[in-house]
Amino acid sequence: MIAPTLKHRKKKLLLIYKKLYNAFGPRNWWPGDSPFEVMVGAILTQNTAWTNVEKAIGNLKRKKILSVGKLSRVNLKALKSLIKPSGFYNQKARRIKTFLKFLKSRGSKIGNLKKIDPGTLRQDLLNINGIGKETADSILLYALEKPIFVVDAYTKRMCSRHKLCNEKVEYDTLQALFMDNLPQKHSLFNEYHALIVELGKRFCKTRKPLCSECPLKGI
DNA sequence: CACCAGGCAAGTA
DNA sequence: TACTTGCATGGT
Repeated sequence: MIAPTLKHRKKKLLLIYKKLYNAFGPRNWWPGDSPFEVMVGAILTQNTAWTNVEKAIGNLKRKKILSVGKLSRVNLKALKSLIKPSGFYNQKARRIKTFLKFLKSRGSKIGNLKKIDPGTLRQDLLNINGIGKETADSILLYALEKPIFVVDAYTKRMCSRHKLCNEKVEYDTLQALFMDNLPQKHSLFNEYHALIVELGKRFCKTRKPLCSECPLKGI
């Protein structure tokens, strides 16, 4: 049975947040020295563990080319080689190049993106080949600080295990569950998603389910 | 060795 | 709409 009433859903979502925050504390996610670094990281982390993304970002930083202008001038082959540790490097290198063209078409300034209505910008991002819903929303929330909730595999797993949705729930449906039942604050959405990731890494893996140490045990 | 990891797009029916 | 497949390295 899915959490039945509106009141029940709101309470449960807040309770989960409090439990996770008490267990893990503030996450300070997303790590990165600039919004642009966050955007690149959002593409690199597609279907990939963060530890592998860190190596790829580290390569770009070491070469001092983590900027729109510098990355645009790196040829595709060199870019592939630098981001290799993050996996899927052929398609990710192309996706980064495509994304760079989009940024340049908007003046290459993060401030320009912040001025666009979030709904319009989300659609613009989704129209870019290689940017899907999770990546678009990660950019909106973590790079541009828009109050958009990011859904990922861990979010689905946690919500279906705690009967907030079924296991085959669609992205938009699960996103609406959070956005319709929580205060519209980017800082809250940021912290909540980051806490879910922490929960997922520790307790929500497919191989190590339902650990007795899980802070959500029994709710 | 087998399987999993914070997706996405293109193709099929 | 609902499902399948390719993409690729690194960790357990």
